[in-house]
Amino acid sequence: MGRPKKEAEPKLLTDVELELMTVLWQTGEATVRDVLEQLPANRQLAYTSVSTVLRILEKKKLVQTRKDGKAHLYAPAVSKTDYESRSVRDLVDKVFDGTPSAMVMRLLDDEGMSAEELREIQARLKERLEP
Amino acid sequence: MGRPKKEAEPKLLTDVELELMTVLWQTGEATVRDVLEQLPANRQLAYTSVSTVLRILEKKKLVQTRKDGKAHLYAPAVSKTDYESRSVRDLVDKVFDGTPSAMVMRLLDDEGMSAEELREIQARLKERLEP
DNA sequence: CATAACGTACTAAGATTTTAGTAGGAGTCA
DNA sequence: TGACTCCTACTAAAATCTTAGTACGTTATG
Repeated sequence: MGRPKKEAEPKLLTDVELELMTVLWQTGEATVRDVLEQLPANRQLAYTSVSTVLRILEKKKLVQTRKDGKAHLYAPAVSKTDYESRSVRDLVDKVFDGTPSAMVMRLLDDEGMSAEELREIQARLKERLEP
Repeated sequence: MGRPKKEAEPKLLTDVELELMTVLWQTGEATVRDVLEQLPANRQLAYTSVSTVLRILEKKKLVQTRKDGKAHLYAPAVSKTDYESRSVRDLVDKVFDGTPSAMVMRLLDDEGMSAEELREIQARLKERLEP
């Protein structure tokens, strides 16, 4: 029999896939044309390319599809939050030796955040430490 | 004449490149064989594959080489810290809309850190807020 | 109804990444 | 010196990713 099939390790999105998913996360549900139009202005991609990638995402179960007249409507099948978690964990594993706090330290040391952002983080930290 | 050549935008490492760089960051300087041997036990890769990838890294100026008898010694030409910064920034841009604190929030909410790690972060935050 | 407009499915070319084989040079040792 | 070992450089196959063209069906329009 062999062991049960392993939930097909959900890989990270490729670059184009992520670009299109980003649009879908903002929009919720969109046609090929919608997605194409909402891509950043500098990003040009053929209609059929968008269509192809959306079909790839569908095959990978990352988007859901339903028919709307002659066109298809695509919607995310995984939440942005889930994907955030997975992509961060992946980077932590690959670059920060599996230690999330090392990554936070790097972000803090890199001075990319405003005092306001820092205080926001501080507040959340407090919540986590004194529940 | 055209504009001056653009410092060749330092791309992120590919997966294998990162694996080998990780060894070099730990080791400092190593031969092909050293790198091969220090790869995780489950990771098997041919000697020539390691050699090839190291040569690729050299061409990309990510490692420095010097001759040691008949073999080459490879050493990182970019610091781990630099690469940490670049890879984090890349993910922040692609997934967190360019907002580093959003990424930190995700890490905090994902409960992957011990109280100790959290307090470490808290301390560093305090430093950043009250310099 | 004819035809133009729009949409999907299929196909594939090109680019990049990963992997490793082969050839040949240089050092080693019986 | 001749066989053996170990190394690098070159080459390329295989896999994955990106992009878009072509064919064909369906809906809209004169």
